[in-house]
Amino acid sequence: MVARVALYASGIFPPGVYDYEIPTDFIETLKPAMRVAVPFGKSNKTRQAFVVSIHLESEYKNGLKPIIDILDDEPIVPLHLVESASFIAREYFCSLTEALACVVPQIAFAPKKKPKQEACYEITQEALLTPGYGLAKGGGRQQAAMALLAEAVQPMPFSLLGAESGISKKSLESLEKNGLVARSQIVQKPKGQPVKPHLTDAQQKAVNGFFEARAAGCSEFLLYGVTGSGKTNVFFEIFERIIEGEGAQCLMLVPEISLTPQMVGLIERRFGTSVVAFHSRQSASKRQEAYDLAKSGSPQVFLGARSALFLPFTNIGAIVIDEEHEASYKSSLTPRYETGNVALNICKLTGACLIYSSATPSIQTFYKAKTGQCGLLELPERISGNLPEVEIIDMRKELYTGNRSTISRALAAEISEALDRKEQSLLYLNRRGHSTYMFCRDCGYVEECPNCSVSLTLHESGRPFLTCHYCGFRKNAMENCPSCSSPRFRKMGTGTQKIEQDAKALFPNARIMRLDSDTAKAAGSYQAILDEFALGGIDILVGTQMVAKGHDFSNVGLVGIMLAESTLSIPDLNSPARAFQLATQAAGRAGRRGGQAKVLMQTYQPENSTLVFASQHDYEGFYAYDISHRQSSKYPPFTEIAGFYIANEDDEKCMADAAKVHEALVSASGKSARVLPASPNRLHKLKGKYIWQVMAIYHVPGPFKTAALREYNTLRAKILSTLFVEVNPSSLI
DNA sequence: AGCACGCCGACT
DNA sequence: GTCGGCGTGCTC
Repeated sequence: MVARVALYASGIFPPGVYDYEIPTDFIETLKPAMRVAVPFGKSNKTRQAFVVSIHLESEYKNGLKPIIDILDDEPIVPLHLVESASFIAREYFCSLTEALACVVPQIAFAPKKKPKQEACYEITQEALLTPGYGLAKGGGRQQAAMALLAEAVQPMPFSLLGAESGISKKSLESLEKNGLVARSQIVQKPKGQPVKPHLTDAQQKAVNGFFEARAAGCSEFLLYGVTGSGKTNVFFEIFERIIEGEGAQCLMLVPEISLTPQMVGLIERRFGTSVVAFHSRQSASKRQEAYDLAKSGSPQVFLGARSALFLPFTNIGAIVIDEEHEASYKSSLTPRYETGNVALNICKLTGACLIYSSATPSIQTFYKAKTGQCGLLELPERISGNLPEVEIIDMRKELYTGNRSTISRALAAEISEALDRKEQSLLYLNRRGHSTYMFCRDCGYVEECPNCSVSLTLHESGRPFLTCHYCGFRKNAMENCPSCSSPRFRKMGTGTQKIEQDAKALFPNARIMRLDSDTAKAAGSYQAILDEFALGGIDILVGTQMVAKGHDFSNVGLVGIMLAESTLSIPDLNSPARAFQLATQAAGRAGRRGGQAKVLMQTYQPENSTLVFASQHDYEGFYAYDISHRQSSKYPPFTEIAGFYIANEDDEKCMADAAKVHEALVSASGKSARVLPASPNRLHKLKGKYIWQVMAIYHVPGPFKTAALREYNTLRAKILSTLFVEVNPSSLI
């Protein structure tokens, strides 16, 4: 027997996996995910290693060394995580050790410190139901202790119990022997009163639909409900039934950590318990706590960003991916895994259920639901009132008729009415800064970033400066053209600062604030501005996607979507879906609690199909329109695309390496994929590095991925340029 | 990651 | 003549 191991040294997995012979007396006990000691290198120095898998034979023919020792009694992480690592390596083009580094956390290797928590006690069910708690003779102290435990909402530590009742450790142990009290390892946080909202018929139907389909063997669902339809309450109900009915763990994933605090609040109120939050920017002790609770199998809700997927759950029952369409569910570091796909794999391995939740599902996920690959749970209506009416404003006409402001006359009139009604307005634009570029009307010069192939954005809060939104480069803004000194050096393109300026000019008495990553930079100011808006201290809030997502404002009577086509200007397969999602999310902020709210969508492309569908709240119409284009062009989800990216400071070398990558992929893939020639990335230069790309398109992933993976990993070691892969890339051009 | 091997400069 | 610089390249 042979064990395949990854070495583990100073907190990392060095590249490469190695086979070792398992001595016969270890064969019974050794399992994957255990640590072992192995001899390594010419010196045969003993090293720590992690067992990835166990095989009958090895392909390595130069003789295997034997494992010296097994370092664990049991696997240090659940096996599904090790399986997930090899899944990620296969699926997203990385080495097994890279995938392990992302899936198996450092904490797993930390020397096992005994949890210093003292034993807690709780009353057993039998004792609770027996008169006098089943105490033989009524020793006053035992009586008192039992009474305390019967009242307690959570297990009590001995120190507390002893102090309150005077019971001795000895008597308590004898009570334990008689089955009247039980030791409980899990210290539960104070339990408040759960606040269960009444479910609407549609919500109840979705919950029932879930459990019925699950009983019939379905394990993947899309919860599709318009903004404000109460999707959260549906999966909270599902969580509760899984936790209480089956004693299993539930995981809820949110797209951004900035959304966790408010979700923590929601969950704690709903369940009356504290929720375990987990994300990468959390303190080590909090992470350890979440890690231990996941491993202990404690049935409760876990909340986190995508990395929470790799908590060592031993008892997972359901995973929810909230706002499933969000781009942040795709990792931006190698391996660039897709959270949904990895979660699905974990569910298949553990028997848990996966629920995607969105008002505007990704095309891929909705396609799955439409074709019956996953169950569809629908919430077609808002809980309170109707969806807001959306009016498209043709900004070309504004220009013709002489209005050069970023705010159309119709929008200005609506804002003014909203102000009169003491209602709030939200103006949404997906671009920060004042102007997107500076342009010389005499010589055509545009200020560009020296490190990236983009124009510099003008910022006008305080002293005007030009900055690059990709690399952070910054320089002072000039009055005249730096190239020809012409004074006709103009600010072009619109950002949030300009909208704020125009709004202030039109409504000098209104309280106007801006919320984008510039104003949110100061610690706490993000939440402070949102709180201020929620409390009514702001009349008009100008903001980026930051304000369009997930927030619940009750007094918003008007939403203005500025330059609704801005996302569409990037000619990419995914642009329409992004534009639709943003417009829908922004419109969804209007009038979430009764009252007839209005949405004005300003655009220079009023006939654009995506915007028209968005204005009609017609997701399915948009889906049909988009999917037909994908089908005829043979794009995902009808195919899969792998983008290979080559980056180098030297464009010549970059191009040469890209050609090598192309050649290698063509010969490796044979007929299993169509490999397009190397081409410069849409952002040819980024942070001082040139980027070239090679796209591979295939119908059946298996053969191409197997062939390309090996080629890719050898190429990556050979080539000087850095190389990375993105499966189903967010940008295709 | 670690450790060897390897081919060029300043010391006992 | 040797000690040692850290550049490639393996390690089951």
